Amino acid sequence: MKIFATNLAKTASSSDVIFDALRDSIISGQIQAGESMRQAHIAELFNVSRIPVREALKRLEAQGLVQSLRYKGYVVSPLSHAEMEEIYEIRANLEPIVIEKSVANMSDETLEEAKEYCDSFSTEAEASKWGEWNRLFHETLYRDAERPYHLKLVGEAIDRVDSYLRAQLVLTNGMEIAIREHHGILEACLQRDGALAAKRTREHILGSYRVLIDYLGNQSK
Amino acid sequence: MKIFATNLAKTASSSDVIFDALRDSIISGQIQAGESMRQAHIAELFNVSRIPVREALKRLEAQGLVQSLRYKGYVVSPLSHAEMEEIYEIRANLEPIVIEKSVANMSDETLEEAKEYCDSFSTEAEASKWGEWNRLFHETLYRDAERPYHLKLVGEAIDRVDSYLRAQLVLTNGMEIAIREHHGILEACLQRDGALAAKRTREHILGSYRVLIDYLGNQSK
DNA sequence: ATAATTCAGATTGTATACAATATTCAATAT
DNA sequence: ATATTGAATATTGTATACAATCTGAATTAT
Repeated sequence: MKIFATNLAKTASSSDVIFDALRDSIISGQIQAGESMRQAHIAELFNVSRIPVREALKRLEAQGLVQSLRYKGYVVSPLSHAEMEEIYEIRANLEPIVIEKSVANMSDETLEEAKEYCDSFSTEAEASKWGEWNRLFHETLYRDAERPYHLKLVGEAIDRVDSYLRAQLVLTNGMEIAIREHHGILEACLQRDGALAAKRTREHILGSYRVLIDYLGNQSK
Repeated sequence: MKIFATNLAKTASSSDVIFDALRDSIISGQIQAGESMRQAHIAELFNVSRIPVREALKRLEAQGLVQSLRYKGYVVSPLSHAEMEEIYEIRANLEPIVIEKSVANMSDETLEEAKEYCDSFSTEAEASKWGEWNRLFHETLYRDAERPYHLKLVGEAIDRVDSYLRAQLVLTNGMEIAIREHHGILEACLQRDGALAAKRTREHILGSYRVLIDYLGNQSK
């Protein structure tokens, strides 16, 4: 018997809720790398048994955000400099392709929404929210690309780095540069110049990586 | 309390065994897209309860190989032409980077092993094994790159396409071309010419995509 | 004092059980 | 004949229970 997926909509199960909540806690930096999480402890927090907790953790593990240490609980995966470099390299190679494709189909609504996030990022006072605005800005610009697989990969890669970045509030550095670059990317999109948007996106990603490396270098002194 | 991951080795649980077995069945084409799999049915096959089965399925779902249709079982995710195109685009962009880095560190043992897989691919009579040799050949050449994150992404992308390709035995087409290109890539590696290996890898991937599209085009006539 | 040993408690992986909900198919109405 | 309803069945998601095994600290031996 053959069945093809049609109605993906489904009421969220506990397992899904826990997955989302844990993921948010990790990428927002509330749970830090190396912190040990017991299944029973998480189950208590959500007032459920360990069964849905385990399923959520398996999914987080498949995504690489978390790893299991048998009899020692789950931990948020530590992020090595090497892995961070890989992730920025991947982003620098994939995101320009996505934005170029997106610009070709970009609606006016998308542009407006992106502008709002860009402004929010520029004017937001509370540092803890910068990561969110930053992400919304970029995600919005990629929306019209019709490249779901690219976006899944890039999204998970960003999750991975965000889990570390936000915990450390690294974003504080290079804010002025990031704001300027965001405006540059947005401007290219408004002019419907996909190639330029792609070029600036690539430079933006490589630039943020350099800022990050610089910060980590100073940090260790 | 902080705990950092050290001993990742652990005895495989039922859940792990089931995950591996299902993944193999899917990427080898034994379970085809759209085929419905009941939790209880899988549990019977492995002589276990549904609990470890569910965990394995959640992991496969996170990887995109499978999707849940509530009350209708899990199905192997159908692969659209659009998604296939995305995957080949990603591979064409990432794998050249990996092989170039790999060639820079490539050991003689790696080269020898790759040559064996290359020969096996060329001389194998049984079509069902070509996919396996092909994959081992490429994976071996990427081994010395020290790019685990790249390899994880590329590996999962290949899983996704293999699940479809092998089921259809599409590999039959363009074999002579693939063999010639494999030799070309291997030769570039033997000459320690990373840039050339990268270029040929990219062409090889784009070429296989063209063969595939061509095949699918003829198929639908 | 230090090293080895032991044992209680903690933690995990999975089987079983059960309520909630969807599906299916026969019976009925149109 | 086709559409609608309803009850029996099937399927899922999760709670509970339990055996296996690890950890950690007290205890013993050196």
